Amino acid sequence: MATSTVEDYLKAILLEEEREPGVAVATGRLATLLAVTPGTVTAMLKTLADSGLVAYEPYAGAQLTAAGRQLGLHVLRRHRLIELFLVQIVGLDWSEVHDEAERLEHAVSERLIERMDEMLDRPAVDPHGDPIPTATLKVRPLAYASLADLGAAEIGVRCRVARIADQSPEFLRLVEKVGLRPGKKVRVTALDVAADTLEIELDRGRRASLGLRAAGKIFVERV
Amino acid sequence: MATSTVEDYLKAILLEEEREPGVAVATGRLATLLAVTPGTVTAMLKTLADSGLVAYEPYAGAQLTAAGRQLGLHVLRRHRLIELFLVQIVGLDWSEVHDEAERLEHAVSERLIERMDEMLDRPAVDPHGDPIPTATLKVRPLAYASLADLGAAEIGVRCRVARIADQSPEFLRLVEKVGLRPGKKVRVTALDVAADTLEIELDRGRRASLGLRAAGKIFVERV
DNA sequence: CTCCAATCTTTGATCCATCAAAATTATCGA
DNA sequence: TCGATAATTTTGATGGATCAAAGATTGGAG
Repeated sequence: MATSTVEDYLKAILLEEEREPGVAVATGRLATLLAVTPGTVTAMLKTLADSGLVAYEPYAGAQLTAAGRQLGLHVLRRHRLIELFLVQIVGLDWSEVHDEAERLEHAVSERLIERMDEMLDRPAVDPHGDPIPTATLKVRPLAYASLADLGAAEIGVRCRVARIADQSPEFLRLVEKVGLRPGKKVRVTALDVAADTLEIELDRGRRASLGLRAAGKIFVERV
Repeated sequence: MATSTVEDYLKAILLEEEREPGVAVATGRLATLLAVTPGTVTAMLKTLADSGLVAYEPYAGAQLTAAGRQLGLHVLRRHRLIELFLVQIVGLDWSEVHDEAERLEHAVSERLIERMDEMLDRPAVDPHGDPIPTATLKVRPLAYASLADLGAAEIGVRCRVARIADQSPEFLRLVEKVGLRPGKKVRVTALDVAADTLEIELDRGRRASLGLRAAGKIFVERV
């Protein structure tokens, strides 16, 4: 059995590889994500490499092996199912379930996860719109455009928020404040490249402005 | 924050003190319960004593301090609420939730526990009939007679199974086989002191015989 | 091409939880 | 009361995860 620390490393590498496919994940990046010192990461990457879970090249970073990816997907599946369970069944708010899932993902049995999956009717995405790997660890790819993409191409199109690709409390607080939680209707009304901002309009004519960087983390689908 | 190991020790001591009030819990007993060597327990009891959680007297065993008892009750509350949640809300079987709760009790937040408590309508007992400490860590005492007590005093009285005071898989399997899960109707029909057994009758005239030791772990209330 | 700054690895140490085996203490039976 | 036996504690060691700080490597900027 992998320790809960090993699971955390694998999940972090998996998520980074997803953000930038094909590129090895840097030691320092992992250190930041996992809130440990770089030396700790180096040590851990070596033991992960010895266990055949990552390919590790000194000074070049790490990439998951097939086995490591399997394990990482397993953890990710648990994490996202738990998040959805906490929102749908327990009634917690979508913005507060991340930390809870972060701990529970290491403690739930396969049996309980299967039961949650069943109760939730084999869901495809979690409360943030991130895809939930299936029981066989397949990931159904999502193809949403971000608000930033939309600003560049299709001003004025009516959309629905499908995915928030940043789980940090600060970002979620912003999203909440602006009113952009998943499911909400939204329209990009203007793009100001010089100012690096985007104007959006939501329900009931409510308007807001968003930096392009933030807009790039909000994914939508046409309605 | 107490580590999950510390929580396990405190819970084990609490349960032992409950079984035999006033008596210090022996090192070896804890070693058995926690599946570690006696030397490990000695070391841990010292650090618990240093943290002011137990009173530890070499060769005499340990007793919880007020602080240790508080912490232990906290863990016990989490454990039992989780067990009930898994049975009532998630639909797992009462005989399989113990191990799951054993892991989850160290991972759930106060917020989630409060929410479970609310969903379950501030329950008084878990699926085994054990009392759930309240949010302020008060324990409502239960006063049920065991089947063994009943055999000695009141042959033939109709009762309802209220509590199974042994969570080990083997015992739960026996209880399931005989049909004595909490809530079932039961009547003691005979006591054979020489043979150390008890005859019982359940639903639809079904009969079974039980050792006195086992009968002592089944608690009932009159109907 | 060289050297500096940033990044990464190494080294030596700590803490927690654990074990095996040796040493100590208690206790019970004769 | 005296050992023998059972229970407990001590000792020395290990594995996992971590840190701080020293040393090595790399990739530009000039």
